[in-house]
Amino acid sequence: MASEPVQPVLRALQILEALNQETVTTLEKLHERTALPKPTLVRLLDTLIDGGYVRRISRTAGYALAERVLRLSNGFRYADRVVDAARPFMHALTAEHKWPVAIATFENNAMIVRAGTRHKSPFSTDPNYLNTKLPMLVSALGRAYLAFCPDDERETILAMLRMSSARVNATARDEKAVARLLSGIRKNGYASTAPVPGDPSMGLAIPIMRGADVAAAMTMRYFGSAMTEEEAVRRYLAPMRAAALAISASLEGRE
Amino acid sequence: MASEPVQPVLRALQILEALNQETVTTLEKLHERTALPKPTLVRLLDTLIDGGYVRRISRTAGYALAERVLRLSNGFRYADRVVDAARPFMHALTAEHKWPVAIATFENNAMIVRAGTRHKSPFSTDPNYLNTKLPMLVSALGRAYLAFCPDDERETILAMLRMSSARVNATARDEKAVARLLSGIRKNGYASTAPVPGDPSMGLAIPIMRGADVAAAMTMRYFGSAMTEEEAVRRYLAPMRAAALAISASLEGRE
DNA sequence: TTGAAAATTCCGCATTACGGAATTACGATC
DNA sequence: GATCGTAATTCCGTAATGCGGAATTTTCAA
Repeated sequence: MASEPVQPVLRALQILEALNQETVTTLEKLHERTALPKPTLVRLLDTLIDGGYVRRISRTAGYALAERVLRLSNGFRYADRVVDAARPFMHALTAEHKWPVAIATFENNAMIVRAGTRHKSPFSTDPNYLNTKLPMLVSALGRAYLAFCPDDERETILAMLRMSSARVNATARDEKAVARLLSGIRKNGYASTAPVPGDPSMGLAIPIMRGADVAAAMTMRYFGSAMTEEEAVRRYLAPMRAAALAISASLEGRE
Repeated sequence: MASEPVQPVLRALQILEALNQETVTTLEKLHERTALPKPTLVRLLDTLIDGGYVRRISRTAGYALAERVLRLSNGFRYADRVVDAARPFMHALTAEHKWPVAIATFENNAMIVRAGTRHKSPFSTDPNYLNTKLPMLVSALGRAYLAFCPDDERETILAMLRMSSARVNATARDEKAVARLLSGIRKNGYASTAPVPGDPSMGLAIPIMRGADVAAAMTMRYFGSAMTEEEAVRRYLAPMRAAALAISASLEGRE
């Protein structure tokens, strides 16, 4: 934020929020709620009406929202809320344990990395994965998602992966191996990255649940050369689980 | 709209709409979608970030919506959509049949008149009822709602009305009479206003359904002195029903 | 009718939004 | 790891426009 924010924009949004409080709002009430001068309110309301976001009911009754306001947030999906809610907990994990943490959501038969604490960690384990796709069966995040999602969802996803021509999804065709992998993950309660020769970076991933669904998966990245998987699990699994639970809880509170 | 709309406000809202198209959007893409100059985009995006509506993912990945956008429309309820959808149909009805038409939604044990074509009708049958409460058992709108809503909802509402001390709800305590009234309405497919001696204005009301629920009720107002109820029904019931069906359909299309 | 209260419009001033040009940051390629 | 090309961001002089107190209009109650 180099320069000052554009005042009329924030004021107009403030007015929209105020209008969301009730079905129809008088100018007087908006004046109370926003502390903006009435001429200013009228000017901005006229603008919002011009844009189709607000409707003037009558001089005395006041103003109300119009259908177009739905366009301002209908693209904001549940997955986004999980990511938002997870942020502070991820920072706390990295602050305490140093290793970077990341969160990914399922989209289009792959995991998309939605946020991470890479820049807050002293260890730069990875390139910037933000917004990149990770394969379901190779990445810790994908494995955690698959292992803990409902059975029918898993069947659907695996069927899609089997038809996929991408090399990273080839393992899907070995159904026995996949079943073994996933049931092992469920038993342990966490998933690990498929090791790549020459690359010491590893992930320890768990699901963030929403009822029976997996809302997202969260991973902690560490160097396999710095500690064994067992060591990582012993140190970090419990705090990660606590964070995942807290994230789920904070979401339920807001729904 | 006396003067010009406030430009930066509409531009910022345009940006928010563009951001709703996908999870994360690059500056370049926003530039294409909105045709705004990039410096302007950055300035407005910074403002939106300052307000908490947008988050900057990274220099290269771009920008994404933040949770706060939900506040811009979470007060816009389904009832508002029905009213918005109904508007053109109500105007068409009044244009063809001249009498004013109004729509009301159920709120707080009463019907609230949400919109009407009073000003477009040559007959001014009523004062401006906009945004006023109408009693459930006396008004045609209230009766239409009660008669066609699901049984358990009706039981709840009637129980509340029975406990009400308002005189207009007193009839609720005569359960037999209420049952007779409502089943008559269901049989006929429309509700009428309870006649008031000396007041010739009448309403002919039908429900606008949403599945098994009543989303709203719509009434046509006419002078009882100009025609009998039978005459009004014969002339207007069919077109009103057609409008109500069209409104329901146009809503389903948008959901 | 009259009067009071609330909504809206007016309008001159000062601020601020504007966007082309310059700069910086990034990541790809050798 | 140096260089280059591209895309994002900041700068900054200018013009436009948002601002809000005062004046006006509308509405409703008595």
